[in-house]
Amino acid sequence: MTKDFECMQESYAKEVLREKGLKSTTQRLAVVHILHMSEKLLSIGEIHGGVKDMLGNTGLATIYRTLEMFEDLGIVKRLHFPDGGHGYAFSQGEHVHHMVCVDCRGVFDFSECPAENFDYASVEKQGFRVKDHFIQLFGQCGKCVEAA
Amino acid sequence: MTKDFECMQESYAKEVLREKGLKSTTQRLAVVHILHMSEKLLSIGEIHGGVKDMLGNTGLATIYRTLEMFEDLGIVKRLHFPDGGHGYAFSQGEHVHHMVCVDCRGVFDFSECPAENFDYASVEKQGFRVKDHFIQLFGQCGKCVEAA
DNA sequence: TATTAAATGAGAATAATTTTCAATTAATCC
DNA sequence: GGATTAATTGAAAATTATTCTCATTTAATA
Ligand SMILES: [Mn+2]
Ligand SMILES: [Mn+2]
Ligand SMILES: [Zn+2]
Ligand SMILES: [Zn+2]
Repeated sequence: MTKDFECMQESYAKEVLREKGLKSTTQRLAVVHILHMSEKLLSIGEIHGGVKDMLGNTGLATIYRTLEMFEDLGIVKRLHFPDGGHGYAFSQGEHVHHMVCVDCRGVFDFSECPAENFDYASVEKQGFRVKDHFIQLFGQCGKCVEAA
Repeated sequence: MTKDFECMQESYAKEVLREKGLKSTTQRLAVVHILHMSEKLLSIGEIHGGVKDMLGNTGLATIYRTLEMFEDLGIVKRLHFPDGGHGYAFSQGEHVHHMVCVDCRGVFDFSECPAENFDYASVEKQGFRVKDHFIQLFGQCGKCVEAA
């Protein structure tokens, strides 16, 4: 019994995993599925819950291991909430940024980089070399604006 | 015995606290002191250690309480490391951003906003309202560039 | 289908954070 | 300076989050 359908995100993940000699386990693919289906950022617990719904019992450690690995592979992005918590979003490797709704944790990504034409040189004092940046926008999504 | 000297950060903190009807306790002022003396981001544990060096035994819960409160008051900023950890930096309420050295956790702040002239409208689809942004630059500080 | 290195699950072990409550203290008023 | 009082602290317990270990399972490969 082979699956006759496979979403883009799933095949992308499998490809990345194969390239690195890593296995495409059911658990890992379930994490991809849960994440790419979600409109909002998911916590570790929510992802674990989702995977358990799909597969039955699944070790929480596996979820931790998978998410850390996916983050290294650029498959997921870990975002930060003002309250200190974290949420995960699927992210296909490209350089994208995220808008996060602080009310419902909804997330939308966009590829335009807000720091696009910022002159890093102006800020690289004392020899500091900027290698990367992390940008996250906060606000309210359409629904939560109305509801407010 | 009154202190005959008080740094700007300390008086700033005391002012903010008074305005909100909060007490300027020795512990809170020690946290301000530790933070503004530091060239690098400090973890909760490091802050706790520093405060203990200054005051003798101090409850860890107080450090947590203080940092959370300071963050709400805009007195400190909590930054995120790629490895998942967090570091705190003193921050005087103004809108600043931080460059973080991933090697030594050194931090430099700058006021120019990388997203200065970004057109948020272009990204405010489906009624999303951007209220705030979080930007953090990663790289290596001068010393760590040389050492590498 | 057999082989095998990689991955998982269960639970123990750590680490991080929050809660509770009696004791202490900073601010205020005399 | 001393009394008053609400805010704050410390200590320990309670939660919650994360990592580790190791015996068992499984995906990939031939
Ligand atoms: Mn974080
Ligand atoms: Mn800015
Ligand atoms: Zn929302
Ligand atoms: Zn450095």
